[in-house]
Amino acid sequence: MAEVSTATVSRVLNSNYPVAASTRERVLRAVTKLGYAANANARALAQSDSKTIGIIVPELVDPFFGYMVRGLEQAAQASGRLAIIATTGTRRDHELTLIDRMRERRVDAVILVSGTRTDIAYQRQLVQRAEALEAMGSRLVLCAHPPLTIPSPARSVAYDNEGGAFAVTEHLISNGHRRIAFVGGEAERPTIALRREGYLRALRSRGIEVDEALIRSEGFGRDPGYTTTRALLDEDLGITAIFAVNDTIAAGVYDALGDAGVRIPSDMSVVAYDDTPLATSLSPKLTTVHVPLEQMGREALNAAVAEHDAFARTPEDALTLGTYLVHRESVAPRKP
Amino acid sequence: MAEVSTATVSRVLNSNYPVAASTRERVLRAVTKLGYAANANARALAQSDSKTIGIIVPELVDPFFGYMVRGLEQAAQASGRLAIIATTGTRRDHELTLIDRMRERRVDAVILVSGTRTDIAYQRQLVQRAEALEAMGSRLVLCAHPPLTIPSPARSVAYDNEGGAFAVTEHLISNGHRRIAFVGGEAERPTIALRREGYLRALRSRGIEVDEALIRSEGFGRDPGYTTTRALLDEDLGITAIFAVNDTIAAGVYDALGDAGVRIPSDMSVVAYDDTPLATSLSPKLTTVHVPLEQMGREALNAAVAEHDAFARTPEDALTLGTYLVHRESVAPRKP
DNA sequence: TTGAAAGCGCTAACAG
DNA sequence: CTGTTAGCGCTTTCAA
Repeated sequence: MAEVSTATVSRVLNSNYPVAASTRERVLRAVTKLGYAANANARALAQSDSKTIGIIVPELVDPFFGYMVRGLEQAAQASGRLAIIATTGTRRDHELTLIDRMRERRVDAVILVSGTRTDIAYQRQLVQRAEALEAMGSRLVLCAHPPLTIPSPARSVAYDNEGGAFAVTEHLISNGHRRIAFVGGEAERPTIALRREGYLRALRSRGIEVDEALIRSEGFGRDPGYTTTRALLDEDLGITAIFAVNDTIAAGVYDALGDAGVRIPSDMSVVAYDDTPLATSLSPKLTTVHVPLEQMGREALNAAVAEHDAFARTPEDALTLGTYLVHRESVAPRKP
Repeated sequence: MAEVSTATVSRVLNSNYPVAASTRERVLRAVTKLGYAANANARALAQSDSKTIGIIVPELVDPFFGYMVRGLEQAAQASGRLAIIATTGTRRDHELTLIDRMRERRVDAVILVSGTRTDIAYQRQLVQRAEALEAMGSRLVLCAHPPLTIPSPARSVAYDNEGGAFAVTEHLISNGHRRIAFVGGEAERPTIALRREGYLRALRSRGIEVDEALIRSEGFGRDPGYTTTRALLDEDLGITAIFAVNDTIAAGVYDALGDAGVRIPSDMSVVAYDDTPLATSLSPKLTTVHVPLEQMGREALNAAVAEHDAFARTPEDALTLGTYLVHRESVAPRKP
């Protein structure tokens, strides 16, 4: 229609080569008139570059993952890429299959958000995928994912789980608290394990005896937070503060405390982790550890597409983002 | 490596043609040994079928959209497709560009979730995209989207905004309430407009005079809900119930009522819309209109990929899902 | 049951 | 500055 060769059309569409203004005009006119849209599959085939990244995430309806994916997706768009997003839901080991399906698509990188399995056999599977991706010029990026303990070409972007837990526990101790309960979910999850580490380190660094009776792990979610707190209260352990391992559990803690007539923060201080919107919607507002979720997403995308080797390191020195404590209304000094 | 032609490999991988068991074995063995992953771009090019759907959504970190996308994405995976998900964020008219980018990718369908612009010029743009997609065997599906007022090949999956608003208002009236405030956001948004319609119809059907002073639209979100409620209270309008146009606004209403010492539901009944998790996390638990978000997502995917013409209708008779009222704790009979 | 070969729609040398 | 042509890696007749 523009009376030029397909090569010329390609050149004006990609504007990567000189084309006479008049020709360009004609082509562009034809393009709009025809509603022509270049076939991205053919393009990807010809230049082996799909301008697509793959994101694998456990769940979307959860602000923790939601914010990360938001950072990821926005950064992807900003880099001229579109994101294929797949959730694993409950079938967490569906991850491997999804990585393979994305590799078929020749994505520029696949970003695996917050995996949960850590056993060696699984890690090996992951490393194999990372190598396969690497072999075709793509890449595996682990985002908020437990670090791999075996060498692999995967890049990794994480945040300081242990440090935040240390800081928030320390804050409680500074406020005179000694009997601090740790209400965690599924102890085997690496995230939880690290947060417990931080909690323990803070206690020890202040010479406070660790009482295993105060450390619970009944599972994630609001309900477990509720029942655990009820149990804690019933057992009359003399606790004056509670460290909930995330904001959602803290909501359950709040519920239980409310039902039992225990006031926050005067009778009981409560702290948590993640700083999701829930933290400010609770009353009193929750003192919690802020995790730079969106930023982490952006960094992960950067790690995914950055050419330079700033990320090509061993798993141990993965990029780790700092966390910080957000002081709100749920902590008070221990009553004398 | 398996000493067969590429044609044979294709046949075993797609198992769409008889292949000798022994040959199949050999091929499969080679595939795993090599970590071979068929190039989906080449496949899409050859059979013009990408096994991909495109989803365009304003936002991911919002349970309203989150649940819809979850339904959509899960259904996509179940149908053997992967989802390209793109958010528009604040640049809502970025939608058109995104549709084009997805058309380039030859997605099986693009699903546009909850658009906000309704002007005719924009609708025409949309229809043009719908036709372009149609022309290449793809399809545009509108999900929870304002209906198009001009003919187009776009399919549409919606829910009963007006009916739910009618039901919830009616519920308030049955409880003796007459002075019912409507706390809405951005009046021009089609969703809000429909909910207001339902509210008005319920009032009229019971012969209750509509007082414009009770109808507010200060914007979305918790803060607008708060300030609007404060204003309503200050003006001493004699209201005994508040219809918040969604759960988030209701949370702001709760905050304001709490601060003013007004008890829910004894002093003031509160109802809302959407039935997001927020509804049960508020205290007292919120009576609200349930919207089948996930189901709507699944239906939209079905509309996107279903061959049969069950959806090929005029915009007016788009598939519309019912909503229903969830009775919880925020409504009480008006005090005598 | 298998192989050869012609595309699918693009991009990237290479000529002109 | 523009056209010709050879792939990119698959699927799909058509033969054998």
